[in-house]
Amino acid sequence: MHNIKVIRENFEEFKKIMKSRNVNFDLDSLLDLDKENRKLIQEKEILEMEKKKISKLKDKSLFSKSKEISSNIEVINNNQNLVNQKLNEILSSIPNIPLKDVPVGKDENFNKILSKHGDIKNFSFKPLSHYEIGEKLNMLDFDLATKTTGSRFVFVKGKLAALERAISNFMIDTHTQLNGYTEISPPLMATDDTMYGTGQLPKFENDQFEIKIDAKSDRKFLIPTAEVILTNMVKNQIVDLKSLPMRLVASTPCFRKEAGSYGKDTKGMIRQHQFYKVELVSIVENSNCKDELERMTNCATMILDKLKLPYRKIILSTGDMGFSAEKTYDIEVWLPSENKYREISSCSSCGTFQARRMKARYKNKNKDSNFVGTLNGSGLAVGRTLIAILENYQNEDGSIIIPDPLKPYMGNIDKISVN
RNA sequence: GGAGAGAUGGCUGAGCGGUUGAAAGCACCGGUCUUGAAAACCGGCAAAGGGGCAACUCUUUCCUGGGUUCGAAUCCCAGUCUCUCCGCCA
Repeated sequence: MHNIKVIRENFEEFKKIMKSRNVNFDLDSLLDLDKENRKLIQEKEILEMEKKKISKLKDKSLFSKSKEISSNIEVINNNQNLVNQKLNEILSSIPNIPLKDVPVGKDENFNKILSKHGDIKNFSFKPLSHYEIGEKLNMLDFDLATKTTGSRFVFVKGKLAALERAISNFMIDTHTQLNGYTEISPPLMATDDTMYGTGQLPKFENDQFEIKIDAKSDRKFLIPTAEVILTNMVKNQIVDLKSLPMRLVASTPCFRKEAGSYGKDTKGMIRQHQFYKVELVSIVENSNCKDELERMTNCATMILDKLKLPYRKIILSTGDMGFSAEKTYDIEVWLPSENKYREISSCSSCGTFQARRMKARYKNKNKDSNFVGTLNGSGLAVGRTLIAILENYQNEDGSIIIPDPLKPYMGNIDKISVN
């Protein structure tokens, strides 16, 4: 959510920036609505002041006048609410303002590769895709998932299921023991205002799974990422300065409709309706966002370094960043079967954008209240890490070597083979 | 599922139709005292929004949304959430 005051003062620049973020609707109405809104507020306040005076005087002869004022207030108030609602509707669907060092461009072609890490292995045979390997092992079963549930789901079985669990545990342990994060096991559903807080609503409702406990109850949503529920832990709150920075990690299933990606990554488990992800969230003083983003990204890449998976780090352009982000690094892991890098983590600073929506504040040393800064990043996507291990650690005979850091989590076995 | 109780500032908690943005305590901040600290004492301490260059000033807010009233934290209605007891159950 934007601060209308700031927009008002730098309107032309704001419009230019939003163009770079592919906002193509007319923003001029924003200024008119803002003007109208403030005018109505002023009118209303004058009447309210009068009314207040009368009721304090307790003079019976003025009571009828006060009644009249009340009805006038009501009219103006209804008007003001309408205008305000319209204003908020527009404001809440405008994406965050990118930081200055974010490359400007309309889509992913303008993203910049920052660095490459790890050694890409030369295979003496043609490396198989993760789903070929998994099906050969009899440990990934897409047909079975189609039978019971539908497309974009998978059964992971046997040693591969254990490997998936091992990956998740290894990541969480690393982040809690080495990187200072606190482990959380959160609810997997969220209310609509929680979803609004991090920016999933109202604009991206059709990508969310909606749940109702009963016909009468309010709707809830399956979380598309733990970011939603972890970040909203500070919603509607004035956070104690001493508790900042808050660093949280959770491993949760994530649920996404993937509307609009029909025909994309239909094979395998790259893009599923349900997947596990280890998520990192930081709540910080807003001036520390930039540093925290670097720190968080390093925590994510640390996992890939330990697993010896080749990856590259890129910075997303203005047009490719998510709605709430002001700056985003994507980490992409090497997939031999596709002969290219694929996203495995996305780390974003949201500045105060989400905090404004959530009304999450803290008081600085001078007791001024400020919105907190929020950041989130995958540390890492578990399903995609499983894919990366299958593909990068495959042998010609169809077996998979277990990366060293995961062995303790796998009963110290060295590899997974076809039975 | 059945029967009750409640929701007030960062926290605990009073108030139950007007002078209450809200007592008191804790926490926090500043000061006095002290070699330093603690204690004690004195003072300060809600958020959001509007107007103003500013000093400042106005409005709103006591779970949410309606209603009664000249006037609501206080009365009425609906909803949400929390707690206690009984039943059921992982």
